[in-house]
Amino acid sequence: MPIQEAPRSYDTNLMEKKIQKYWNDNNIYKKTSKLRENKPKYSFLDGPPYCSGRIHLGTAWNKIIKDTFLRFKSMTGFSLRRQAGWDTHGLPIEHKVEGLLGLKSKKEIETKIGIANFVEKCKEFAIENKGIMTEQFKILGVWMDWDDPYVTFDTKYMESCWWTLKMAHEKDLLINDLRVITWCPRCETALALAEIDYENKEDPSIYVKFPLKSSPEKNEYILIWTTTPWTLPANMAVSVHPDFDYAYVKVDNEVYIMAEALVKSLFEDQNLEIVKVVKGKDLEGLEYIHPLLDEMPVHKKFEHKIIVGEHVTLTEGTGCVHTAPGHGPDDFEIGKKYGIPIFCPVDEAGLFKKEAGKYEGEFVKDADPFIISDLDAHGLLLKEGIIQHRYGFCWRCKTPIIYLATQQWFLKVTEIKDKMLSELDKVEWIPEWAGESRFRNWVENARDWTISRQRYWGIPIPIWKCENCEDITVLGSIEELKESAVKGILEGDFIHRPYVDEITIRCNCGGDMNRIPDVLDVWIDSGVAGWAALHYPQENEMFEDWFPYDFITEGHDQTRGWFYSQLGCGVVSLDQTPYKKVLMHGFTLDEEGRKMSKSLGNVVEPEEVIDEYGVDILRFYLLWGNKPWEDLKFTWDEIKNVNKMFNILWNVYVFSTTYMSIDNFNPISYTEKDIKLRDEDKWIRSRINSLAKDVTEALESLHLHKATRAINNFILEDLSRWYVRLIRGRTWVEKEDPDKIGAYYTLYNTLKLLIKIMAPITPHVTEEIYQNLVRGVEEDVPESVHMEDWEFNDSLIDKDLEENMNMVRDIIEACARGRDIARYKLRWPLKEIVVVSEDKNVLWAVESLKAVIVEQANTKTIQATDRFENLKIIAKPNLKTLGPKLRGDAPKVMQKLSEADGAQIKNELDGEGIFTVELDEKSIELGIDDILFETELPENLVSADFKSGNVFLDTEVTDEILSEAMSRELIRRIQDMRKDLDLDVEANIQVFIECDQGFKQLIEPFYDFISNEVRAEKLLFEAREGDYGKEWKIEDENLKITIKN
RNA sequence: GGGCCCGUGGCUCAGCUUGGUUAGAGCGCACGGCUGAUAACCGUGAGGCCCUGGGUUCGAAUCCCAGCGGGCCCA
Repeated sequence: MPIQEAPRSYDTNLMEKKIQKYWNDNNIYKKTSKLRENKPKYSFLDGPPYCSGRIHLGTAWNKIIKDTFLRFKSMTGFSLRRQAGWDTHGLPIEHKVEGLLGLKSKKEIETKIGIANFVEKCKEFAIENKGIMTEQFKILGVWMDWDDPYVTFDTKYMESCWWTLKMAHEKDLLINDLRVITWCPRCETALALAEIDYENKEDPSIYVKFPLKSSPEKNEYILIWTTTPWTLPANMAVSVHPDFDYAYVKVDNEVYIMAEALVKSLFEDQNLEIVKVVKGKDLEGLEYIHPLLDEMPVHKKFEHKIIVGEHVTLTEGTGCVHTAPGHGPDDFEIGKKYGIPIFCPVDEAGLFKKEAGKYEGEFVKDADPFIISDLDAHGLLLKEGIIQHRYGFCWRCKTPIIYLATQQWFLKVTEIKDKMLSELDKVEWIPEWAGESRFRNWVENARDWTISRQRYWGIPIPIWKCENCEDITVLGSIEELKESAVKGILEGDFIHRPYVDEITIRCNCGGDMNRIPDVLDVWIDSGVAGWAALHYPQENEMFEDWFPYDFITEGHDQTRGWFYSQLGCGVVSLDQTPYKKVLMHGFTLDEEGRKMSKSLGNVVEPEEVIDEYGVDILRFYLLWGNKPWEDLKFTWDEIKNVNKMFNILWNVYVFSTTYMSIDNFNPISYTEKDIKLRDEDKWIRSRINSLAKDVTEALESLHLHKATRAINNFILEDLSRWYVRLIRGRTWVEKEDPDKIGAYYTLYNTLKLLIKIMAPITPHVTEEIYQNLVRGVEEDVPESVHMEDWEFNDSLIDKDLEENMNMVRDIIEACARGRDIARYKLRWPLKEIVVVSEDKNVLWAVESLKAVIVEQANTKTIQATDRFENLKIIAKPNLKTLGPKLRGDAPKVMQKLSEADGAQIKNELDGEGIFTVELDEKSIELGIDDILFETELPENLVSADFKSGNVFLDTEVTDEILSEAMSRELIRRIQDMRKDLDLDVEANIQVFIECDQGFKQLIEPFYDFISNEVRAEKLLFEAREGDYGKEWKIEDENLKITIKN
């Protein structure tokens, strides 16, 4: 089927659906992969999105970056693995399912519905969301293996994860330890650092007096500051810095010990006396009385002392730090050092235990006011206020986290940190600072990783512990489990809770081993994706082929997330980083640069954009708005801008197909030898190849914005505004004309290359154009643009020609400015233009592209020169010198000078230094200083500047010019009427003109020209009734035109 | 308190790696033009302490230091 005329305007949604249907019906994705299966491998790993609901703009951006880059790699000749991944386990889904089932607490999961049902629901929920989100990604035109993704709840996947745990154990990196960790009291589980969000929060800010035991008058106190009154019941010591100065501050009748540096900020202008100053280390060992001794008798058992620690700072508070080893990591460390009991009177739900005495059963945060009022009652509350500060919240349920001393499993990251850092050096980061600064900093500060969670929907930790000897076994595969199981069912989804909990294995000592009840932190789930997706080590083949990965890309939040968990798990399992190159991309923000969030109501859904503008425009915009690694402010105005560009591209396509289809153009019937290419054809050919080269470099280096911006510039500036404008006249020729074919041929090849290099970015519209334009005429081409090879021809790039054309465009624009000044219409030919420049390159450019200027500037002739001779020189007397000299003769000399030829005067002065003015009675000699010269453009001349010179336009209207101008005016009006009638481009007409004799004579010489331009079979100077007629005024001429088709 | 990023017309962004004419686009605004790809398009104009202050240099939007503001991550 030959090239068809494209529809005038296109419905993006309809077209995109049609294209996706074409891909599906014809298995284009599979064929594309198959086509390149024997090419070198380029391996990619999809960061698994979490299946919690719907995708948002950021997720869309993420997948679009991946899709664009992978389509590009595919076209450049690589075999790819594009498996999609899904992250399915963990608290976010548990939390949503709790909501769906109306469960209020963790306890209700076990008592009301049971673990089995709960886990089943979580799985269903994950599967359902996976389906919804898959469809959304498909709409974006993202090509991945949607039918065969890796899913973190798959048995084989989990098995690989177990293996990683086993490796950790073999390397002695797994430990069970009592530590203070971040804890969500609502979810009743440990949280990793990556699971904490920080937000502003209001808390009490209190200064508390701890009475010193030794103080005989009971009026000496150590002063502490805290924002968590609920941790005071667990207070076991006060820390001071050994080297800081501490003051005994006397206020009224009491003495407070605190850091001297902070006295002023606390007491401000209050009357006080510094009794003495000592070093912190001098305070060590001082005993004090716990302030809540009455409420918590348990404290009578403990000693409370001042201890010293380097972690104390002077940024806020009193420099005396309330230390509760059960509620703070630093406190815990120092407590262990001093052998202080790790006292933690709070249970897993955040409720005070029995030891907390009066506060038993109270939720920690709710106890704050009681504790404060009790302190006040004892006279131990010095000051009370409210503070705004950043505080950690559970990433899912937004409950403020607490620190709690519990027994947990840890991965000893601190022991493999050095290896992680050295592996990190092998990774290529885009941008460089993402890895070399940001990520490195995160890894350097890494602590041991709390990997156990006291939850249900997750990968069960494969640790079995002996009831007798407390020995542990870590199982690395299902095979091992089956071999060693002595009790329990090994069918169905037995690898999940609660079934796996029933399985007992035999210990070497003969005892029964039971699984520990915890599940894994979900960050481990995705951290092992590198090999778990390939089912390594159970299967080896894919692993050999694809591991490690050439490329991954995710948002900058993954610094602490997936980039980290993969590196950690990789070093644990395989002693290496699983990825070689990382693009860290940004977040999508709203127009004001704020995070999109439901509470702010500023969320833009991908669907909103797609419904209005289509997928390709969204894709192009997301890769165009800014550098990929910066946050993207989503702006509708910019989307409109992109839309405009595509509209223009489409217009160029419509223009091309309109004429090509009329003439039944087929590029394969010609070779370059048959065709006459003009300079502008060679120019656009050079430009499109230059563009292809630039886009190649930009995509290869993942500077995606450079690719889109270069494309944008090409389409608007080079293709639409310039090339199409230059070839318009040629396409209007009716006969078989080598010059016209040259334009078609060039346009065809330009568009063909353009859609190829745009295909990875906007896969739909390029496919649409390809199917009509390219497949319409070339039989041996692949059935999809995405199966085309990526190529361009460096030898067709002619930088000199490009540069010359740039200069010529400058000159033509200057001509337009000049016409503007002279109010001389573009339709009227100029008698002559003169380009003046001292730059030889400009003169050469004019010379070599003369034809382009003559046509575009609409001039009869053109000259290029380094000096413009045609200026009128005017000589004026310099009255400053002549006035005193000539007195009464001055007006006469003025008169003479104004009548004389300025150029001649200048010649004489330049030659002889003197010019003589002959008056009636005498002659007067004038010197160089006596005459001032000005230049003036002769009548009919206007000038305009361009970058490296001037143009002079001669606007004199000769008879010939007027004749042509009038003809063009007439043509323009007839064309206008053709359009009124909505005639086909190729339709022939008859034209009848009523005008006076003078006008008729003017346009008669252009009779054929006019007929040709308006496709008139007949052009008659007579009246006509009954057809479409319209009266016009051209300059001072009134006439009537009638058209019959 | 620490790490990283960002700061350029009203808005969105180039330029900064490698210092060098008068700092560029697009959108928006005002005016003019064009008319067979025209619900388009083109031109002209107004609009910039290139965040601030120091330093290096003959010369700084660009390099260095300090600060301010915003974002992200951490403590």
